[in-house]
Amino acid sequence: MAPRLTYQPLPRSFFARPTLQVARELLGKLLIYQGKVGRISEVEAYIGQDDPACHAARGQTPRNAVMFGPPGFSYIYFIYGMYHCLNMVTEAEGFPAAVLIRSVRPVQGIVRSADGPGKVCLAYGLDRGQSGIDLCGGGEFYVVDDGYQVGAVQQTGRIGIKVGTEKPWRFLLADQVLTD
DNA sequence: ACCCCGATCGTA
DNA sequence: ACGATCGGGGTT
Repeated sequence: MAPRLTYQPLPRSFFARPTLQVARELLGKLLIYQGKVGRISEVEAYIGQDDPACHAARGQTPRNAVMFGPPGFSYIYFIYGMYHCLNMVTEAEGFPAAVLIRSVRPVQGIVRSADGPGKVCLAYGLDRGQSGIDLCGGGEFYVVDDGYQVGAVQQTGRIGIKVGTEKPWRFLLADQVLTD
């Protein structure tokens, strides 16, 4: 069969699934925004109102509203007075959940390192202005499967939070450089 | 109106 | 180990 010359964005059906499955399968995919390309190498899942670390744990607010919306949308929030974090909304509309993109390996057009959620947004130039964008809508912000086969996947507790650390909802490529 | 603190990061 | 830096959201 002829080689594919272009790759289609991941469809909404990819994101409209259990968050842990989406998180694990996002590893190795290419994150593309305005021509910048990186391979996702570390993610974390934040799942529903029963997850104390999830922004939706205490209900819907203006900030987290996109998490309650349909899957396949970006959710970007401002944190620590100077950083932004990128998430991708998962599950069915009405169920608040998302996958945090913690690290990306530069592939093309990315100059800074992107090993950390704040650095991912710095590397791509993402901020709240890109929150609520449809990643499956045919725009310049999307995710693709280029056929890359991930090796071993490591699963650990989530980091950087004070509650819900016991849930093993962090996934990373096993050859990812571990900093903690 | 006020206050606390966070899904971080760079430096010490 | 700690400071920078500020918006969100709960409380008064």
